[in-house]
Amino acid sequence: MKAGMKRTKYCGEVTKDDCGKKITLMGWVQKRRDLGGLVFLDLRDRAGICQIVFNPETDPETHALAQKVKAEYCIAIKGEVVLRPEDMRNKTMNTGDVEILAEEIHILNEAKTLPFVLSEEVEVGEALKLQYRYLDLRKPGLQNNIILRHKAAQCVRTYLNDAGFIEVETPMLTKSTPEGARDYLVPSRIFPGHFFALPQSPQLFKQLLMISGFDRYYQIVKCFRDEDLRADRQPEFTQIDLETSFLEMDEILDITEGLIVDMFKETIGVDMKQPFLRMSYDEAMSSYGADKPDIRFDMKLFDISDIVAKTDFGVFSSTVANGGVIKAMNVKAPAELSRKDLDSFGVFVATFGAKGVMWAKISDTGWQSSFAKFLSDDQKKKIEERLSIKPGDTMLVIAGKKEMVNASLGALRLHVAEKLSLIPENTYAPLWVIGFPLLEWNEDEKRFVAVHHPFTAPAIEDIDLLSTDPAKVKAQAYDMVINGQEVGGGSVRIHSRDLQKKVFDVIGLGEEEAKYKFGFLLEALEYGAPPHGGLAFGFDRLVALLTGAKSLRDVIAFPKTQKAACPLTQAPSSVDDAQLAELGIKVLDKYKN
RNA sequence: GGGGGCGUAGUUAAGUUGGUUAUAACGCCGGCCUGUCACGCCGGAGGUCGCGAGUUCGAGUCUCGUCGCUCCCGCCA
Repeated sequence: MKAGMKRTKYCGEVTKDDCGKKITLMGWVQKRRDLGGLVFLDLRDRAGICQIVFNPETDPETHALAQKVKAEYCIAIKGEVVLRPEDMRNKTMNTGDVEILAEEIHILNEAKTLPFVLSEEVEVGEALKLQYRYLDLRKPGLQNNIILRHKAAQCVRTYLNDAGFIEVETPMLTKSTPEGARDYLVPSRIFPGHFFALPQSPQLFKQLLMISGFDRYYQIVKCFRDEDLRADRQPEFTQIDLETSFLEMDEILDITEGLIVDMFKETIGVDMKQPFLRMSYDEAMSSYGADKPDIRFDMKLFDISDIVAKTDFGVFSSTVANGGVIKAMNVKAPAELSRKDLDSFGVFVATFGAKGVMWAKISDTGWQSSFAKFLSDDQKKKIEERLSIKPGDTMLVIAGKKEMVNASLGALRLHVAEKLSLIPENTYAPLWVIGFPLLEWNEDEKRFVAVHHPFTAPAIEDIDLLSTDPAKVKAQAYDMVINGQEVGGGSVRIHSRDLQKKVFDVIGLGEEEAKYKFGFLLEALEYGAPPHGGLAFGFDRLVALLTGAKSLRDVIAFPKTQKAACPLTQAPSSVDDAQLAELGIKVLDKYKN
């Protein structure tokens, strides 16, 4: 680069007000349009795109150089900002009223032909995009997602700083914890055969910070879980983690929902109404078949077991007799469901274990349905009333075990809504789900496991139930849900050693084991631990909501594939035997290369 | 661990019932072009049909296996 050359402006920020000024831009060539005489270059940087004109009459040497430039060359240009001729203005470009009359061009670096075209229109294969992530990240769409992510993080810091929170870092090399997800392990060289674990969350450390008296802690922090991935799950992801002392649940909810309201306002200008709706877990499960209901649209689930229990229709009567349920939802007219659609729903729910989807189309002339003949007029009328069915509506029904019915009908609700475009766009429907059970029975392990995590406080009035009927104990836990996505969750924690021990007992964590795994926490609770509680948001998921990204990959600079690999760096990779020897590790032969 | 979808030129896709030299667009290379902005016009190069077996006179197409990407179930306190 020519000595002393300095960028004076971003491409995307050149405006009419700059006309007459000499400016210097540096960026990448988006496009060259060579008319033989005149050459136009679209120059791009992180702020946007600006058109540069090269006229052979201005400077033949500069013009000749511009003809050599190709897509994605990194260049610097110097020239005068001029207003474009009246009929040559580009209304679709932010900088479309002006252009730069180039006087100098410097090729800072040439570029090979890219492995794919940088266009928002062309969908390139995921593996290739990730292999050349640094090129894919040049696309304005992806780049803007990352920039918005930065703004969202700034919001978090501003809001929490103002609310008196202190940012504290916690260790990445820590102790493997049972309960919960599979850990990513890191071998210790100094203690061969021993391993650190990367944190699934800073849970225990933030509780210790409360015991230390920091009172309000937060951290924007990486967490790691070695489980199979989904579009909304990456093996390493970022949490907005926070914890407070001396606050009750309502106060924690107030503070944290204020954070989300601020974030949506500051980043995308969306106003969310406060306070957020609070829905019980039981209501969420029964009406939406999910603990993360999407309440942007209605189409609730209704239990009709009581109405149809006594019919000659075997599917209904035997389901109820065997302790199952029959639930239905009403797809309101004018939504049209073809026979093909209805058949496809059966395939859709099969993966959730449902035998099939029954349906009834209700019109002025009556019910069209495989089971209508088994129902009395009175039963039909009761169903119509419960589901607010009007002529033209279609009812979908699934029968079976309660959990399976909720899972399949809840998923079908989302599937149908998507298919029929019943979900309003650019709408954000936040709510709190509260009143989760503290424990659930795990059939595989034949023991109770914590629904949230084992440090969650039970509802005070349920503490006695711990020893008599653990399944009935409610937790002081809460999840924030936006548009059917769980974006955050937390709880009031146990701050008494005795209660903590009791919960460990109930989940079958013996004294010895508890001491080995969590002894440090149990002991810490004995030194004046304050009442405390907190929450963690899934930052990536929040940014995905803010940007409308369909996958978390689109809001993470360097994400992993669904198999948790990185095509860019080729991680994970094998390592030298010497490196392994130092760690006291031997790889099984079947895994070598 | 299980189920679905995809894999053809650098990229995105088409490719019929298994049958001649595997198409198109964009990109790339060469030429022309002074108001383009999806610039235009003329010409050209470019293929391990993911990989490996099998069936067949003959496989991009059928079968089996395998790898990769993706969506979902299980899993993810």
